[in-house]
Amino acid sequence: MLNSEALNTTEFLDHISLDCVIFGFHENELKVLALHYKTTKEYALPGGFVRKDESLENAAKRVLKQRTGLDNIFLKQFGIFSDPARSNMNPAVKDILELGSDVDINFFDQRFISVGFYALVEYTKVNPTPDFISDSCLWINIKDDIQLLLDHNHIITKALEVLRVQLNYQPIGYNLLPEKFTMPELQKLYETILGKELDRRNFQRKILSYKILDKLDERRHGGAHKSPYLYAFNLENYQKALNDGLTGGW
Amino acid sequence: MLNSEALNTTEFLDHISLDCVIFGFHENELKVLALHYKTTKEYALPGGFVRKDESLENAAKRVLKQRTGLDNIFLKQFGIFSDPARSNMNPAVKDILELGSDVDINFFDQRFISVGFYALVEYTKVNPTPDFISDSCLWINIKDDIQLLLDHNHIITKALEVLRVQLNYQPIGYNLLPEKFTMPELQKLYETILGKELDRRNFQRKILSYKILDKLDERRHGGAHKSPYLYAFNLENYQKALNDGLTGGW
DNA sequence: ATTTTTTTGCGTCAACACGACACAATAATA
DNA sequence: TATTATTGTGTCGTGTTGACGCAAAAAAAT
Repeated sequence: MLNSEALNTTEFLDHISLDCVIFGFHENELKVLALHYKTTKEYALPGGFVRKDESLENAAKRVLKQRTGLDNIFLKQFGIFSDPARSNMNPAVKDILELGSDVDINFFDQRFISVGFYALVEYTKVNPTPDFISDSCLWINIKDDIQLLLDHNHIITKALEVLRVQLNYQPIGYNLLPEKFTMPELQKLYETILGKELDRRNFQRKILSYKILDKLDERRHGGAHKSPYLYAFNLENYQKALNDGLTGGW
Repeated sequence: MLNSEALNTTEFLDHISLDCVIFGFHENELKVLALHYKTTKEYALPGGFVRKDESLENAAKRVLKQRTGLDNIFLKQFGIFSDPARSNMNPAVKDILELGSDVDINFFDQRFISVGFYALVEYTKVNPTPDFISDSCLWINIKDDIQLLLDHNHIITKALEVLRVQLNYQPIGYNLLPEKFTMPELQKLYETILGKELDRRNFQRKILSYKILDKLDERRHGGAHKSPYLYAFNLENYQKALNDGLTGGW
Protein backbone atom coordinates (compact mmCIF):
# COMPACT_ATOMS: atom_id res chain seq x y z
CA MET A 1 0.00 0.00 0.00
CA LEU A 2 2.54 2.54 1.12
CA ASN A 3 5.31 3.08 -1.31
CA SER A 4 8.81 2.78 0.02
CA GLU A 5 9.52 6.49 0.17
CA ALA A 6 6.94 6.84 2.94
CA LEU A 7 8.04 4.08 5.26
CA ASN A 8 11.00 3.84 7.61
CA THR A 9 10.64 7.20 9.19
CA THR A 10 13.39 6.11 11.56
CA GLU A 11 15.80 6.67 8.67
CA PHE A 12 15.17 10.39 8.81
CA LEU A 13 16.37 13.22 10.97
CA ASP A 14 13.69 14.61 13.24
CA HIS A 15 12.47 18.19 12.93
CA ILE A 16 14.01 18.78 9.51
CA SER A 17 12.17 18.75 6.22
CA LEU A 18 12.70 20.28 2.84
CA ASP A 19 10.41 21.78 0.26
CA CYS A 20 11.14 22.23 -3.43
CA VAL A 21 9.93 25.04 -5.61
CA ILE A 22 10.33 23.54 -9.05
CA PHE A 23 10.07 26.22 -11.71
CA GLY A 24 9.16 25.57 -15.30
CA PHE A 25 8.44 27.95 -18.18
CA HIS A 26 5.76 27.06 -20.68
CA GLU A 27 3.66 29.06 -23.13
CA ASN A 28 5.30 32.24 -21.87
CA GLU A 29 4.23 31.60 -18.30
CA LEU A 30 6.18 30.71 -15.19
CA LYS A 31 4.88 27.62 -13.40
CA VAL A 32 5.60 25.64 -10.29
CA LEU A 33 5.14 21.91 -9.78
CA ALA A 34 2.62 21.05 -7.05
CA LEU A 35 1.02 17.98 -5.54
CA HIS A 36 -2.67 17.46 -4.91
CA TYR A 37 -3.45 15.43 -1.79
CA LYS A 38 -5.83 12.51 -1.97
CA THR A 39 -7.84 13.05 1.17
CA THR A 40 -7.78 16.72 2.04
CA LYS A 41 -7.58 17.92 -1.57
CA GLU A 42 -4.92 20.40 -0.59
CA TYR A 43 -2.22 21.61 -2.96
CA ALA A 44 1.34 21.39 -1.67
CA LEU A 45 4.94 21.74 -2.73
CA PRO A 46 6.90 18.53 -3.24
CA GLY A 47 8.92 17.92 -0.12
CA GLY A 48 10.75 15.32 1.84
CA PHE A 49 12.95 14.48 4.75
CA VAL A 50 16.67 14.07 5.29
CA ARG A 51 18.29 10.68 5.88
CA LYS A 52 20.51 10.48 8.89
CA ASP A 53 23.68 10.40 6.87
CA GLU A 54 22.63 12.42 3.87
CA SER A 55 23.29 16.01 2.90
CA LEU A 56 20.33 18.33 2.43
CA GLU A 57 21.27 18.75 -1.19
CA ASN A 58 21.16 15.03 -1.82
CA ALA A 59 17.83 14.76 -0.06
CA ALA A 60 16.50 17.47 -2.38
CA LYS A 61 17.89 15.62 -5.39
CA ARG A 62 16.03 12.50 -4.27
CA VAL A 63 12.79 14.43 -4.11
CA LEU A 64 13.37 16.07 -7.48
CA LYS A 65 14.14 12.77 -9.11
CA GLN A 66 10.98 11.22 -7.70
CA ARG A 67 8.67 14.03 -8.80
CA THR A 68 10.15 14.81 -12.19
CA GLY A 69 12.07 11.74 -13.28
CA LEU A 70 15.07 13.94 -13.91
CA ASP A 71 18.64 13.77 -12.68
CA ASN A 72 21.08 16.64 -12.80
CA ILE A 73 18.57 19.31 -12.08
CA PHE A 74 19.74 22.85 -11.37
CA LEU A 75 19.11 23.29 -7.67
CA LYS A 76 19.79 25.96 -5.04
CA GLN A 77 18.98 26.27 -1.38
CA PHE A 78 17.35 29.65 -0.87
CA GLY A 79 15.86 29.91 2.60
CA ILE A 80 14.73 28.30 5.76
CA PHE A 81 11.28 28.33 7.27
CA SER A 82 11.34 27.88 11.00
CA ASP A 83 8.33 29.56 12.54
CA PRO A 84 7.43 27.22 15.42
CA ALA A 85 3.78 27.42 14.41
CA ARG A 86 4.30 26.72 10.72
CA SER A 87 3.53 23.01 10.86
CA ASN A 88 0.85 23.14 13.53
CA MET A 89 -2.56 21.86 12.45
CA ASN A 90 -0.97 20.38 9.36
CA PRO A 91 -3.83 19.02 7.22
CA ALA A 92 -1.42 16.59 5.59
CA VAL A 93 -1.42 14.63 8.82
CA LYS A 94 -4.98 13.65 8.03
CA ASP A 95 -3.94 12.44 4.58
CA ILE A 96 -1.21 10.37 6.14
CA LEU A 97 -3.51 8.86 8.75
CA GLU A 98 -5.64 7.57 5.90
CA LEU A 99 -2.76 5.50 4.65
CA GLY A 100 -3.00 2.91 7.38
CA SER A 101 -2.29 2.14 10.98
CA ASP A 102 1.33 1.18 10.47
CA VAL A 103 2.33 4.77 9.80
CA ASP A 104 4.50 6.49 12.39
CA ILE A 105 2.16 9.41 12.83
CA ASN A 106 4.33 10.91 15.56
CA PHE A 107 7.03 11.52 13.02
CA PHE A 108 4.79 13.41 10.65
CA ASP A 109 3.06 15.38 13.38
CA GLN A 110 6.18 16.93 14.91
CA ARG A 111 7.54 20.43 14.48
CA PHE A 112 9.49 20.78 11.24
CA ILE A 113 12.03 23.34 10.26
CA SER A 114 11.94 23.29 6.51
CA VAL A 115 14.75 24.12 4.14
CA GLY A 116 13.62 25.63 0.87
CA PHE A 117 15.20 24.69 -2.44
CA TYR A 118 14.36 26.05 -5.81
CA ALA A 119 14.94 24.06 -8.96
CA LEU A 120 14.89 25.06 -12.60
CA VAL A 121 13.73 22.54 -15.16
CA GLU A 122 12.91 22.42 -18.82
CA TYR A 123 9.15 22.07 -18.78
CA THR A 124 8.80 19.52 -21.55
CA LYS A 125 11.31 17.12 -20.05
CA VAL A 126 9.45 16.71 -16.78
CA ASN A 127 7.30 13.70 -16.05
CA PRO A 128 5.22 14.88 -13.07
CA THR A 129 4.76 12.01 -10.64
CA PRO A 130 2.60 12.13 -7.49
CA ASP A 131 3.87 10.83 -4.16
CA PHE A 132 2.21 8.45 -1.72
CA ILE A 133 -0.26 10.95 -0.28
CA SER A 134 -1.19 12.73 -3.49
CA ASP A 135 -3.32 11.72 -6.44
CA SER A 136 -1.75 14.05 -8.95
CA CYS A 137 1.30 16.15 -9.65
CA LEU A 138 0.66 19.18 -11.77
CA TRP A 139 1.97 22.55 -12.90
CA ILE A 140 0.33 25.57 -11.39
CA ASN A 141 0.71 29.03 -12.83
CA ILE A 142 2.53 31.47 -10.59
CA LYS A 143 0.14 34.29 -11.31
CA ASP A 144 -2.97 32.21 -10.58
CA ASP A 145 -1.99 32.30 -6.92
CA ILE A 146 -3.62 29.09 -5.93
CA GLN A 147 -3.93 28.49 -2.19
CA LEU A 148 -1.34 25.99 -0.99
CA LEU A 149 -0.76 24.02 2.19
CA LEU A 150 0.67 25.71 5.30
CA ASP A 151 3.25 28.37 4.42
CA HIS A 152 3.92 27.03 0.93
CA ASN A 153 2.66 30.18 -0.76
CA HIS A 154 5.09 32.14 1.30
CA ILE A 155 7.88 29.74 0.34
CA ILE A 156 7.12 30.28 -3.35
CA THR A 157 7.13 34.04 -2.88
CA LYS A 158 10.55 33.87 -1.27
CA ALA A 159 11.84 31.61 -4.03
CA LEU A 160 10.69 34.13 -6.62
CA GLU A 161 12.39 36.97 -4.82
CA VAL A 162 15.64 35.05 -4.80
CA LEU A 163 15.23 34.12 -8.44
CA ARG A 164 14.82 37.79 -9.28
CA VAL A 165 17.98 38.78 -7.44
CA GLN A 166 19.98 35.90 -8.92
CA LEU A 167 18.91 36.50 -12.49
CA ASN A 168 22.25 38.11 -13.28
CA TYR A 169 24.31 35.58 -11.35
CA GLN A 170 22.83 32.16 -12.12
CA PRO A 171 22.18 30.46 -15.47
CA ILE A 172 18.45 30.85 -15.04
CA GLY A 173 17.58 31.33 -18.68
CA TYR A 174 19.62 28.33 -19.69
CA ASN A 175 17.94 26.01 -17.23
CA LEU A 176 14.36 27.11 -17.83
CA LEU A 177 14.32 27.40 -21.61
CA PRO A 178 14.70 24.69 -24.24
CA GLU A 179 17.93 24.56 -26.18
CA LYS A 180 16.61 26.83 -28.91
CA PHE A 181 14.37 29.79 -28.18
CA THR A 182 13.41 33.13 -29.64
CA MET A 183 14.26 36.56 -28.35
CA PRO A 184 10.64 37.34 -27.41
CA GLU A 185 10.53 34.10 -25.40
CA LEU A 186 13.67 34.99 -23.49
CA GLN A 187 12.33 38.47 -22.90
CA LYS A 188 9.04 37.14 -21.61
CA LEU A 189 10.94 34.93 -19.16
CA TYR A 190 12.84 37.95 -17.87
CA GLU A 191 9.66 39.99 -17.63
CA THR A 192 7.84 37.28 -15.71
CA ILE A 193 10.63 36.82 -13.20
CA LEU A 194 11.16 40.54 -12.77
CA GLY A 195 7.47 41.30 -12.70
CA LYS A 196 7.74 44.20 -15.10
CA GLU A 197 7.73 44.89 -18.80
CA LEU A 198 10.87 45.65 -20.71
CA ASP A 199 11.40 47.52 -23.95
CA ARG A 200 11.78 44.97 -26.69
CA ARG A 201 14.56 46.77 -28.54
CA ASN A 202 16.58 47.73 -25.49
CA PHE A 203 16.29 44.21 -24.11
CA GLN A 204 17.69 42.74 -27.29
CA ARG A 205 20.53 45.23 -27.45
CA LYS A 206 21.55 44.59 -23.88
CA ILE A 207 21.31 40.82 -23.83
CA LEU A 208 23.22 40.62 -27.11
CA SER A 209 25.93 42.91 -25.77
CA TYR A 210 26.78 40.24 -23.20
CA LYS A 211 27.75 37.86 -26.04
CA ILE A 212 26.10 34.99 -24.20
CA LEU A 213 23.78 34.05 -27.06
CA ASP A 214 24.48 32.39 -30.38
CA LYS A 215 22.15 33.55 -33.11
CA LEU A 216 21.15 30.53 -35.19
CA ASP A 217 20.44 30.49 -38.92
CA GLU A 218 17.03 29.08 -38.06
CA ARG A 219 13.72 30.82 -37.49
CA ARG A 220 10.61 29.72 -35.64
CA HIS A 221 7.92 29.35 -38.30
CA GLY A 222 4.26 28.62 -37.77
CA GLY A 223 3.44 31.41 -35.38
CA ALA A 224 1.47 34.34 -36.71
CA HIS A 225 3.39 37.19 -38.35
CA LYS A 226 7.09 37.66 -38.90
CA SER A 227 9.17 34.61 -37.94
CA PRO A 228 11.69 35.35 -35.22
CA TYR A 229 15.24 34.00 -35.26
CA LEU A 230 16.20 31.24 -32.87
CA TYR A 231 18.99 31.66 -30.34
CA ALA A 232 20.91 29.30 -28.09
CA PHE A 233 23.02 30.05 -25.06
CA ASN A 234 26.75 30.09 -25.60
CA LEU A 235 27.52 28.20 -22.41
CA GLU A 236 31.17 29.11 -22.29
CA ASN A 237 30.56 32.84 -22.49
CA TYR A 238 27.47 32.61 -20.29
CA GLN A 239 29.34 30.98 -17.43
CA LYS A 240 32.21 33.40 -17.81
CA ALA A 241 29.86 36.38 -17.73
CA LEU A 242 27.92 35.10 -14.72
CA ASN A 243 31.08 34.84 -12.68
CA ASP A 244 31.30 38.62 -12.56
CA GLY A 245 27.55 39.05 -12.75
CA LEU A 246 25.91 40.54 -15.80
CA THR A 247 26.44 44.24 -15.37
CA GLY A 248 23.63 46.68 -14.86
CA GLY A 249 20.06 46.17 -13.79
CA TRP A 250 16.90 45.57 -15.79
CA MET B 1 29.78 25.11 37.64
CA LEU B 2 27.88 24.97 34.40
CA ASN B 3 26.06 28.11 33.54
CA SER B 4 22.40 27.75 32.77
CA GLU B 5 22.71 28.22 29.03
CA ALA B 6 24.53 24.90 28.82
CA LEU B 7 22.21 22.69 30.77
CA ASN B 8 18.81 21.25 29.90
CA THR B 9 19.72 19.97 26.49
CA THR B 10 16.29 18.38 26.49
CA GLU B 11 14.91 21.86 25.85
CA PHE B 12 16.52 21.92 22.44
CA LEU B 13 15.67 20.46 19.06
CA ASP B 14 18.02 17.69 18.01
CA HIS B 15 20.24 18.01 14.96
CA ILE B 16 19.80 21.75 14.60
CA SER B 17 22.29 24.39 15.63
CA LEU B 18 23.05 27.91 14.61
CA ASP B 19 26.23 29.89 14.17
CA CYS B 20 26.56 33.66 14.21
CA VAL B 21 29.02 35.68 12.19
CA ILE B 22 29.03 38.95 14.11
CA PHE B 23 30.67 41.66 12.06
CA GLY B 24 32.21 44.78 13.50
CA PHE B 25 34.24 47.55 11.91
CA HIS B 26 37.07 49.13 13.86
CA GLU B 27 40.17 51.08 12.90
CA ASN B 28 39.27 50.65 9.26
CA GLU B 29 39.21 46.87 9.53
CA LEU B 30 36.40 44.35 9.34
CA LYS B 31 36.29 41.99 12.32
CA VAL B 32 34.32 39.01 13.52
CA LEU B 33 33.55 38.04 17.08
CA ALA B 34 35.00 34.64 18.07
CA LEU B 35 35.24 32.46 21.13
CA HIS B 36 38.37 30.77 22.43
CA TYR B 37 37.76 27.38 24.02
CA LYS B 38 39.20 26.60 27.43
CA THR B 39 40.46 23.10 26.87
CA THR B 40 41.21 22.65 23.21
CA LYS B 41 42.26 26.27 22.64
CA GLU B 42 40.24 26.32 19.45
CA TYR B 43 38.66 29.44 18.03
CA ALA B 44 34.99 29.17 17.15
CA LEU B 45 32.00 31.22 16.10
CA PRO B 46 29.38 31.95 18.75
CA GLY B 47 26.59 29.46 18.30
CA GLY B 48 23.71 27.81 20.00
CA PHE B 49 20.70 25.57 19.76
CA VAL B 50 17.01 26.06 19.16
CA ARG B 51 14.43 25.62 21.89
CA LYS B 52 11.57 23.32 21.06
CA ASP B 53 9.10 26.15 20.69
CA GLU B 54 11.38 28.92 19.50
CA SER B 55 12.03 30.36 16.06
CA LEU B 56 15.53 30.22 14.66
CA GLU B 57 15.65 33.98 14.63
CA ASN B 58 14.84 34.20 18.32
CA ALA B 59 17.43 31.56 19.09
CA ALA B 60 19.98 33.67 17.23
CA LYS B 61 18.91 36.77 19.15
CA ARG B 62 19.45 34.88 22.41
CA VAL B 63 23.00 34.00 21.35
CA LEU B 64 23.70 37.54 20.21
CA LYS B 65 22.45 39.02 23.44
CA GLN B 66 24.60 36.63 25.47
CA ARG B 67 27.81 37.31 23.55
CA THR B 68 27.48 41.04 23.00
CA GLY B 69 25.08 42.31 25.63
CA LEU B 70 23.08 43.96 22.88
CA ASP B 71 19.43 43.76 21.94
CA ASN B 72 17.99 44.83 18.62
CA ILE B 73 20.91 43.70 16.57
CA PHE B 74 20.67 43.70 12.78
CA LEU B 75 20.48 40.03 11.91
CA LYS B 76 20.00 37.95 8.76
CA GLN B 77 19.94 34.26 8.05
CA PHE B 78 22.29 33.65 5.14
CA GLY B 79 22.95 29.96 4.67
CA ILE B 80 22.76 26.47 5.95
CA PHE B 81 25.60 24.07 6.53
CA SER B 82 24.50 20.48 6.33
CA ASP B 83 27.41 18.33 5.20
CA PRO B 84 26.85 15.10 7.17
CA ALA B 85 30.54 15.05 8.06
CA ARG B 86 30.77 18.66 9.20
CA SER B 87 30.39 17.94 12.90
CA ASN B 88 32.27 14.65 13.00
CA MET B 89 35.30 14.63 15.26
CA ASN B 90 34.18 17.88 16.79
CA PRO B 91 36.97 19.02 19.13
CA ALA B 92 34.42 21.00 21.13
CA VAL B 93 33.09 17.71 22.47
CA LYS B 94 36.32 17.40 24.41
CA ASP B 95 35.84 20.86 25.90
CA ILE B 96 32.33 19.93 26.93
CA LEU B 97 33.41 16.64 28.50
CA GLU B 98 35.74 18.62 30.74
CA LEU B 99 32.76 20.43 32.22
CA GLY B 100 31.62 17.47 34.27
CA SER B 101 29.88 14.14 34.23
CA ASP B 102 26.38 15.55 34.31
CA VAL B 103 26.62 16.83 30.75
CA ASP B 104 24.46 15.13 28.16
CA ILE B 105 27.35 14.36 25.85
CA ASN B 106 25.10 12.50 23.42
CA PHE B 107 23.37 15.74 22.60
CA PHE B 108 26.57 17.57 21.77
CA ASP B 109 28.07 14.69 19.85
CA GLN B 110 25.24 14.24 17.35
CA ARG B 111 25.04 15.37 13.75
CA PHE B 112 24.15 19.06 13.49
CA ILE B 113 22.73 20.94 10.60
CA SER B 114 23.73 24.49 11.31
CA VAL B 115 21.93 27.61 10.21
CA GLY B 116 24.20 30.57 9.61
CA PHE B 117 23.25 34.08 10.68
CA TYR B 118 25.24 37.20 10.16
CA ALA B 119 24.89 40.17 12.45
CA LEU B 120 26.09 43.74 12.12
CA VAL B 121 27.06 45.63 15.24
CA GLU B 122 28.68 48.88 16.17
CA TYR B 123 32.05 47.76 17.44
CA THR B 124 32.31 50.09 20.42
CA LYS B 125 28.93 49.10 21.82
CA VAL B 126 29.77 45.42 22.14
CA ASN B 127 30.74 43.84 25.40
CA PRO B 128 32.29 40.52 24.30
CA THR B 129 31.32 37.79 26.75
CA PRO B 130 32.61 34.20 26.63
CA ASP B 131 30.26 31.24 27.00
CA PHE B 132 30.53 28.20 29.25
CA ILE B 133 33.19 26.38 27.24
CA SER B 134 35.32 29.37 26.33
CA ASP B 135 37.71 31.50 28.32
CA SER B 136 37.53 34.55 26.13
CA CYS B 137 35.45 36.28 23.51
CA LEU B 138 37.41 38.44 21.13
CA TRP B 139 37.44 40.21 17.79
CA ILE B 140 39.46 38.60 15.06
CA ASN B 141 40.44 40.43 11.94
CA ILE B 142 38.90 39.01 8.76
CA LYS B 143 42.10 39.32 6.80
CA ASP B 144 44.21 37.56 9.42
CA ASP B 145 42.44 34.35 8.47
CA ILE B 146 42.82 32.63 11.79
CA GLN B 147 42.05 28.92 11.80
CA LEU B 148 38.64 28.24 13.31
CA LEU B 149 36.75 25.17 14.50
CA LEU B 150 35.17 22.75 12.01
CA ASP B 151 33.75 24.57 8.99
CA HIS B 152 33.57 27.95 10.69
CA ASN B 153 36.05 29.53 8.30
CA HIS B 154 33.86 28.42 5.46
CA ILE B 155 30.83 29.89 7.22
CA ILE B 156 32.56 33.25 7.52
CA THR B 157 33.52 33.17 3.86
CA LYS B 158 29.92 32.55 2.88
CA ALA B 159 28.73 35.34 5.18
CA LEU B 160 31.15 37.73 3.52
CA GLU B 161 29.96 36.75 0.07
CA VAL B 162 26.39 37.44 1.08
CA LEU B 163 27.38 40.72 2.70
CA ARG B 164 29.01 41.75 -0.57
CA VAL B 165 25.93 40.96 -2.60
CA GLN B 166 23.61 42.67 -0.14
CA LEU B 167 25.64 45.83 0.16
CA ASN B 168 23.19 47.66 -2.09
CA TYR B 169 20.08 46.13 -0.52
CA GLN B 170 20.64 46.16 3.24
CA PRO B 171 21.56 49.01 5.59
CA ILE B 172 25.02 47.61 6.10
CA GLY B 173 26.85 50.90 6.47
CA TYR B 174 24.34 52.14 8.98
CA ASN B 175 24.63 49.10 11.20
CA LEU B 176 28.40 48.81 11.17
CA LEU B 177 29.44 52.44 11.53
CA PRO B 178 28.93 54.80 14.44
CA GLU B 179 26.38 57.54 14.06
CA LYS B 180 28.90 60.01 12.69
CA PHE B 181 31.65 58.97 10.31
CA THR B 182 33.86 60.39 7.62
CA MET B 183 33.75 59.71 3.92
CA PRO B 184 37.11 57.89 3.96
CA GLU B 185 35.80 55.64 6.73
CA LEU B 186 32.68 54.75 4.77
CA GLN B 187 34.80 54.16 1.70
CA LYS B 188 37.15 51.88 3.60
CA LEU B 189 34.17 49.84 4.79
CA TYR B 190 32.96 49.42 1.23
CA GLU B 191 36.44 48.51 0.05
CA THR B 192 36.89 45.91 2.77
CA ILE B 193 33.57 44.24 2.09
CA LEU B 194 34.03 44.33 -1.65
CA GLY B 195 37.68 43.28 -1.46
CA LYS B 196 38.84 45.93 -3.87
CA GLU B 197 39.95 49.54 -3.91
CA LEU B 198 37.72 52.30 -5.14
CA ASP B 199 38.54 55.71 -6.51
CA ARG B 200 38.09 58.22 -3.72
CA ARG B 201 36.46 60.91 -5.86
CA ASN B 202 34.16 58.62 -7.80
CA PHE B 203 33.08 56.90 -4.60
CA GLN B 204 32.11 60.19 -3.05
CA ARG B 205 30.23 61.37 -6.11
CA LYS B 206 28.24 58.18 -6.33
CA ILE B 207 27.37 57.74 -2.69
CA LEU B 208 26.32 61.38 -2.45
CA SER B 209 24.15 61.02 -5.56
CA TYR B 210 21.98 58.56 -3.64
CA LYS B 211 21.10 61.31 -1.16
CA ILE B 212 21.35 58.85 1.70
CA LEU B 213 23.90 60.86 3.66
CA ASP B 214 23.56 64.08 5.59
CA LYS B 215 26.70 66.16 5.53
CA LEU B 216 27.24 67.60 9.01
CA ASP B 217 28.77 70.96 9.85
CA GLU B 218 31.30 69.10 11.94
CA ARG B 219 34.73 67.78 11.04
CA ARG B 220 36.86 65.09 12.57
CA HIS B 221 39.89 66.87 14.05
CA GLY B 222 42.94 65.32 15.60
CA GLY B 223 43.95 63.04 12.75
CA ALA B 224 46.91 64.07 10.69
CA HIS B 225 46.36 66.36 7.71
CA LYS B 226 43.19 67.96 6.42
CA SER B 227 40.16 67.34 8.64
CA PRO B 228 37.40 65.47 6.86
CA TYR B 229 33.73 66.35 7.22
CA LEU B 230 31.48 64.08 9.24
CA TYR B 231 28.42 62.45 7.71
CA ALA B 232 25.41 60.63 9.10
CA PHE B 233 22.95 58.36 7.34
CA ASN B 234 19.64 59.92 6.43
CA LEU B 235 17.62 56.91 7.51
CA GLU B 236 14.48 57.89 5.68
CA ASN B 237 16.17 58.26 2.33
CA TYR B 238 18.46 55.29 2.96
CA GLN B 239 15.56 52.91 3.56
CA LYS B 240 13.69 54.28 0.58
CA ALA B 241 16.72 53.83 -1.66
CA LEU B 242 17.42 50.30 -0.43
CA ASN B 243 13.94 49.19 -1.35
CA ASP B 244 14.80 49.47 -5.02
CA GLY B 245 18.45 48.66 -4.44
CA LEU B 246 21.11 51.27 -4.93
CA THR B 247 21.60 51.36 -8.65
CA GLY B 248 24.76 50.29 -10.36
CA GLY B 249 27.68 48.25 -9.15
CA TRP B 250 30.88 49.27 -7.41
C1' DA C 1 -3.69 38.33 -55.55
C1' DT C 2 -3.60 42.06 -52.90
C1' DT C 3 -4.20 44.42 -48.67
C1' DT C 4 -4.21 44.52 -43.74
C1' DT C 5 -2.38 43.64 -39.31
C1' DT C 6 0.86 42.43 -36.10
C1' DT C 7 5.37 41.15 -34.97
C1' DT C 8 10.20 41.33 -35.61
C1' DG C 9 14.89 43.34 -36.88
C1' DC C 10 17.65 47.14 -36.85
C1' DG C 11 18.69 51.98 -35.94
C1' DT C 12 18.83 56.93 -33.89
C1' DC C 13 19.35 60.35 -30.41
C1' DA C 14 19.70 62.82 -26.14
C1' DA C 15 20.55 62.24 -21.23
C1' DC C 16 23.00 60.17 -17.93
C1' DA C 17 26.61 57.38 -15.45
C1' DC C 18 31.20 55.93 -15.04
C1' DG C 19 36.30 55.68 -14.96
C1' DA C 20 40.46 58.26 -15.02
C1' DC C 21 42.60 62.11 -13.67
C1' DA C 22 43.78 67.44 -12.36
C1' DC C 23 44.23 70.89 -8.91
C1' DA C 24 43.50 73.70 -4.99
C1' DA C 25 42.50 73.88 0.08
C1' DT C 26 43.58 72.23 4.62
C1' DA C 27 45.80 70.75 8.96
C1' DA C 28 49.20 68.37 11.47
C1' DT C 29 54.17 67.96 11.48
C1' DA C 30 58.83 69.09 10.55
C1' DT D 1 57.17 79.03 7.84
C1' DA D 2 57.61 75.18 4.78
C1' DT D 3 56.46 70.43 4.04
C1' DT D 4 53.51 66.66 3.21
C1' DA D 5 49.75 63.74 3.18
C1' DT D 6 44.92 64.05 2.92
C1' DT D 7 40.58 65.92 1.61
C1' DG D 8 37.12 68.75 -1.34
C1' DT D 9 35.71 69.75 -5.84
C1' DG D 10 35.67 69.65 -10.83
C1' DT D 11 36.52 68.11 -15.79
C1' DC D 12 36.49 65.28 -19.82
C1' DG D 13 35.93 61.43 -22.92
C1' DT D 14 33.51 57.08 -23.26
C1' DG D 15 29.94 53.95 -22.89
C1' DT D 16 25.35 52.77 -21.36
C1' DT D 17 20.51 53.59 -20.91
C1' DG D 18 15.76 54.81 -21.96
C1' DA D 19 12.55 56.41 -25.38
C1' DC D 20 11.19 56.00 -29.78
C1' DG D 21 11.11 55.54 -35.41
C1' DC D 22 10.69 52.78 -39.42
C1' DA D 23 10.87 49.16 -42.67
C1' DA D 24 10.71 44.07 -43.51
C1' DA D 25 8.27 39.80 -42.85
C1' DA D 26 4.48 36.50 -42.48
C1' DA D 27 0.01 35.01 -41.47
C1' DA D 28 -4.74 36.37 -41.99
C1' DA D 29 -8.37 39.04 -44.12
C1' DT D 30 -10.31 40.87 -48.23
